[in-house]
Amino acid sequence: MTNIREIARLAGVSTATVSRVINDHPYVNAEKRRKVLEIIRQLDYVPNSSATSLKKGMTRIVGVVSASYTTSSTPFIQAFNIIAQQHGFNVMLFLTDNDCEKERIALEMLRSKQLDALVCLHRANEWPIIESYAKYGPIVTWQRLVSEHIPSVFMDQYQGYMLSLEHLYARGYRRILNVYSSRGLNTPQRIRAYDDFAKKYTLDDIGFPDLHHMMSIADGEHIARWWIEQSQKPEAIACSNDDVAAGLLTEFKRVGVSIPGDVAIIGFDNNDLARLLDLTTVHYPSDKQAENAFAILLDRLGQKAPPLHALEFELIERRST
Amino acid sequence: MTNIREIARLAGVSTATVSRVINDHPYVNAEKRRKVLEIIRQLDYVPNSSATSLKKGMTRIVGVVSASYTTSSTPFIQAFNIIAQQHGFNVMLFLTDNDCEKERIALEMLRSKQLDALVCLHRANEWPIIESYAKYGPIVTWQRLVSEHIPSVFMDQYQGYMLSLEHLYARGYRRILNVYSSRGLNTPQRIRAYDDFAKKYTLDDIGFPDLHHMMSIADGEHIARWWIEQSQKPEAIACSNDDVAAGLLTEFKRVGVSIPGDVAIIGFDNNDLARLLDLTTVHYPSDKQAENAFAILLDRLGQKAPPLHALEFELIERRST
DNA sequence: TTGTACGCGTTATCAG
DNA sequence: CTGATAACGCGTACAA
Repeated sequence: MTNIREIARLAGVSTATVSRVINDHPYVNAEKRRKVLEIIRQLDYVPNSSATSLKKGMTRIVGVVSASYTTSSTPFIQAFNIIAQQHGFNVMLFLTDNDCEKERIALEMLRSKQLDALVCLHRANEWPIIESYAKYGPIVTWQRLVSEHIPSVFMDQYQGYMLSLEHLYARGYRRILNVYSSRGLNTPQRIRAYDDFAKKYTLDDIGFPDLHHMMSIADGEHIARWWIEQSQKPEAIACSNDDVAAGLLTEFKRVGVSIPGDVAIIGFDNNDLARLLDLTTVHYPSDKQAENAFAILLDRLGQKAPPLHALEFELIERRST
Repeated sequence: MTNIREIARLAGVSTATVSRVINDHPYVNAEKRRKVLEIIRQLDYVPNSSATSLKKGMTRIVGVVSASYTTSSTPFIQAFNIIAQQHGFNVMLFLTDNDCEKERIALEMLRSKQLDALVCLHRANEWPIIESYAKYGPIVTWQRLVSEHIPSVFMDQYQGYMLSLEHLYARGYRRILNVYSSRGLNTPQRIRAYDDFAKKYTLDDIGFPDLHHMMSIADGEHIARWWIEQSQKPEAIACSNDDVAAGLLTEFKRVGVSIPGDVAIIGFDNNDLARLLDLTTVHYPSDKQAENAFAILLDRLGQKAPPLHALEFELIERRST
């Protein structure tokens, strides 16, 4: 095993000098520096990073906790990876599958100092448990959360959903079916948005059921079949996300229901599927959220952080409304 | 900072005893063990993992190098994550975007012992460069490669593509357009498969161009527009992957070309998109490939590894042929 | 500008 | 069964 002492011995200097050369300190004789670099090259030496981490008390690794790869989480993770790399941090990804124990692994690695910080896209454990880990290192979340220990980069979906509803109204749709998700605390915001929307335009309560816990393509397909059986049909369906909207759209097309002729569909997220299927949807800048998350972590680690982005929703009008 | 010495002092024992308790060694007096555990609990102590890694010469972190998240790489990465976690290893993901420098980061972390091993889905650097890192730790790849230093878990796409072509033939299609990708070394296998196929059934060379470097949805859309302009149209299109097939299918549907009435489409990979769009395609077990990759790494790390899976292609017949 | 010596926190050997 | 103590490899006061 070739270590710093070996290099020092061969170069005829002390380990301190070798260390200084490695870390680009000034005040090293040019000739000695050359000699040291020469030996390092000859022996193909690299500092052992466990030793460096131990000494510095930092690993420059940030953990990312996510339930799985979804069409909405992937862009966030990707953007986070890139910004972290630019700042010399590496990313360790934890797929928890919503399993508390797997999430604990990441939390425990923060505690044992294998991770400098953590960003939590979807949590499995209760917030108080996660908060109790904040004392071991900065944690930031993507979900809606108000906490003094855990900052969040969430966006209030009230605005985004309202954008979606206003679009439907402008297009002439009045009998709207809401399809809600269940993740995090977004659903209440959306319900509030619809209530305000219905009040603003004095829409009667038509008695459509509120559909909850809908988040997959398969869920969308089910709703399409449900729609077909109804006598009183909604004119438009506002979906919790693009996957549900995609399932809806493709199932409708299978059985010959025309979109948007017979019924309009609007999604949420603006993921790849929405682009592919020409779905009208609501876009939000998850890449900027990721960069904000990283900036916050960097700041809490006591390093100079880039400024935060402002975050805004945007309606993407395509051919399903 | 609470460390092992602190615990030892407070429990009135030596650091050696504390270490023994932590690592579940036998031969520790029950009473002392109890006392030590009590202090550990009180002080909320955890061993510093950098110190442990330094001492043990192992981090139990495995790097995964991938160009980006694609519909084909994601299932592999996910499966690899799961199997690694089951064996007490953590995974660090490197998104290289096909940038040699970014790939180097991962390679260098193997060299500096921050990583115990590496699996390389898509490489950016030339193979000789990657091979030169094999001396620092086990590396295994997903791509086709014959090397004594870097084992591979690739599957010979000759068989998979032949399965695809035989299916088209059985369905009565004769005028087949091949759409090739460019990743790795799979394309030559596919070309060989088509040559053998054409020879077996004595198909004339119809003079369709060989399309290369096609791998995205947008590529598929382009090909669809190309198809429409031709006077001599192919009856079936065999695609390099499901994304191309999906672009083809959706663009055809937009302009009213009937699938499979006017032209048949077959994909490759069996990803989520293929399921959604009812694409006939070829499935291969990337999850088993991932588990094999991990097993090989484990074996090379001198640990007991699970047996390797046999790998087989499978034709998934849906509604696009 | 350089070297000595110590500390980072842990594990393992070895003598008792 | 237990405790000193020597590594592991690096960075850095401090003294020179």
